[in-house]
Amino acid sequence: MGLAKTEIFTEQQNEIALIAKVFGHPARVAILQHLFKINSCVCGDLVNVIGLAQPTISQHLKELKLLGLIKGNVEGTSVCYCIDTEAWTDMKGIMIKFLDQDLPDTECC
Amino acid sequence: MGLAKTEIFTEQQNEIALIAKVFGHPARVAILQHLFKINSCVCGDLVNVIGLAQPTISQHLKELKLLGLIKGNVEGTSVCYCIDTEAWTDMKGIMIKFLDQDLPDTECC
DNA sequence: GTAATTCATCGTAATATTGCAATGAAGCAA
DNA sequence: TTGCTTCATTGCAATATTACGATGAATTAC
Repeated sequence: MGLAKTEIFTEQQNEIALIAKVFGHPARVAILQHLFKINSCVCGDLVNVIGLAQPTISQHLKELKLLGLIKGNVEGTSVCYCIDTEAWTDMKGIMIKFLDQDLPDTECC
Repeated sequence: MGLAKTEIFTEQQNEIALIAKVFGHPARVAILQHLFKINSCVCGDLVNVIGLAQPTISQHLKELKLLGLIKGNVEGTSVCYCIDTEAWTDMKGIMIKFLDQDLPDTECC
């Protein structure tokens, strides 16, 4: 099928999965790390830094934008992308809550 | 292509993406949450809890096992799956380091 | 031995993802 | 205007993912 049965899971589970899916490609991880590093960016920049074709970068940016993690502002001929700090903080809270569950003191088997 | 160009990214970026990819499906999120909750589990249990067919659950468990996050021990006819606490802690460190990058004080645009 | 249970694996269909060439849209410079 | 730059979108091919029925392997119960 290739289609997840989202309707049988909780909203929280689907949300975690949606976030994680976006991080599930090294190009998007690299884009975010670069945005953190220079805190101001245009797509052309990224094409040089990452090493994928311009349409491919544009597509990855779109997915990050769809999740709300980055914002894009048109500035003349170029577009300035940057981290949406508020959205990032919200997302971080959701993910860390999932990652930081209490570990069992003893292995069960 | 459907194939990520992993060779152009750093080992760290690929590792984060691999971890995130595993969390990128609500069934695997649900499996992990259930394992955290009851701290001892068999696959049949999960089939009832999650609501997917047994081969599908088995497949998701395989991916979690491949990443090393869970361990499976055969116990008679059933298999006991549980979180690998050490691997989970290691993974958590990698992901939190990525999520917890310093946010820029000012939005750039 | 047979039968029942539990889980893994195989095979397959439907859908999603990745990557890029080609093209389009919008702004700037002359 | 024309040309240039920058980025988005379209269209397509190759590959990956998801889900499940059918089947297989291993164990237990009798």
